[in-house]
Amino acid sequence: MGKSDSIPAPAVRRLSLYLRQLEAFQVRSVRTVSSKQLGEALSLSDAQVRKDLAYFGQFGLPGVGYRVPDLIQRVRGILGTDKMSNALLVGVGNLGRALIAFRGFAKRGFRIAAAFDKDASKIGLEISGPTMLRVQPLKDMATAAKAESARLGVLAVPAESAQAVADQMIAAGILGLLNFAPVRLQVRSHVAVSSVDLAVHLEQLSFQLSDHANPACD
Amino acid sequence: MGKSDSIPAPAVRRLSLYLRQLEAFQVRSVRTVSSKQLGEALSLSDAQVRKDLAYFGQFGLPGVGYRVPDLIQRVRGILGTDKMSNALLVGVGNLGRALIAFRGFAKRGFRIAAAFDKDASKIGLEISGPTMLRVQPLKDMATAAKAESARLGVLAVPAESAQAVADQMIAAGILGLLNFAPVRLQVRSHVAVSSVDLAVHLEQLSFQLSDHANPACD
DNA sequence: GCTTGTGAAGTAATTCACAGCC
DNA sequence: GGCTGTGAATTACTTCACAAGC
Repeated sequence: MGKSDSIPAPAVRRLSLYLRQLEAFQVRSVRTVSSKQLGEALSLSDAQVRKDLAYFGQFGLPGVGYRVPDLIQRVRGILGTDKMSNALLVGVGNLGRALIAFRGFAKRGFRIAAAFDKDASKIGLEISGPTMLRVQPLKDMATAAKAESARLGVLAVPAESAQAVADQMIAAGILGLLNFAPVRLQVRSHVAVSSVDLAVHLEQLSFQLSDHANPACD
Repeated sequence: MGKSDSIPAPAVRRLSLYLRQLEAFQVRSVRTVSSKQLGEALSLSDAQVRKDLAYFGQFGLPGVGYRVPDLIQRVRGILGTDKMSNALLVGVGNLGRALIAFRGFAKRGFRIAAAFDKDASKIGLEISGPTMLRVQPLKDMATAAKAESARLGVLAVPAESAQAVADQMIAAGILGLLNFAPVRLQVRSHVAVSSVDLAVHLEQLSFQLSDHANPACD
């Protein structure tokens, strides 16, 4: 059971997709699923699915496949989403409010536990979502992080202040940052960062639509 | 000039990052940059930067580096963002409204040209952003796509309706989809899809915080 | 019969290292 | 001196193919 031999990042990314697909199978009362079925639903090869899952342990039954409820539980355990995780959110603009209101986090094991903003005029504002939040000043982050045992942070602030706010969140004890600002955050190696850059996504699409890609398909 | 020999996807992804960093250099009035400088700002190796750029052409001057304004223009041309692209948006919930209000698209060459919703009670609503938009019914998409020459679509609808709405957008002539719903969209091969799944990002962070990753760092 | 888990083979991406140029 | 562009070497990832198990 000592196999922490650095799992490929793409395999970890796909693990989330497997979990989602498994949950979809469970809703349809599917009891067991083969790597082939799981792969087809996600446009991946069966071998890919098996190899990915094997990085994390032996979950399948030869001749049968994977038991859906069991595998869901195992994958949640691996991702650390079997227990609810609390996150702090900074930046109560349009995006921040949309994230607070987003219902999808709860069923995946995440909860926005507190909201912060730099702008004094926003302090005290109440934002409704799965739970009602009152906007707090940045200086209260450390206290809130401790009170809520929050290890995750969501950065929904403009690019200019992103690095400074990230530093403050890390100082408050945050260990993983979901960053929506279009900058590369500089953080010490024990802090994890995942960035969502909307403009980059659109640029990728724009490129694929241009002639340079697509020399010849199907 | 015949080198459309299928460029690696990671190289295309990074091209967007280079562009952003180049723009940051330009703001600081930097005239030329080396692959080393560009790489350091993005935590990439100099060789990576050179090889990526070389997939698209020869932009650099040996002994000097890359001329910032020139390279910006070239990269925008490659990404197809030198001209403004119009996009249709479907789903005027919290996220959809946040996207409409988002100022960051315009300076990267994108514009949300029209907004749609399935919900009859939202039709006619005015949403303010860079430009004011009036929410339209889905059936008007084809007309709007033609009127605005929109090739891109933004899907900010619940998972349940994502596939159906995607089909309608494609029927309306949309060729590239930015999808925020947590489902894998099934589309014909001439349509490009880029998905943003917020829960997946948080799960990645959660995993990195758990013991399984991080067996030993610096 | 069918399916997993896995070493081996094959493919893709990154890094190295250096010739050629400023 | 410094820097690019690029083949060669390396590393990472994916697919193949099959022994072992149900």
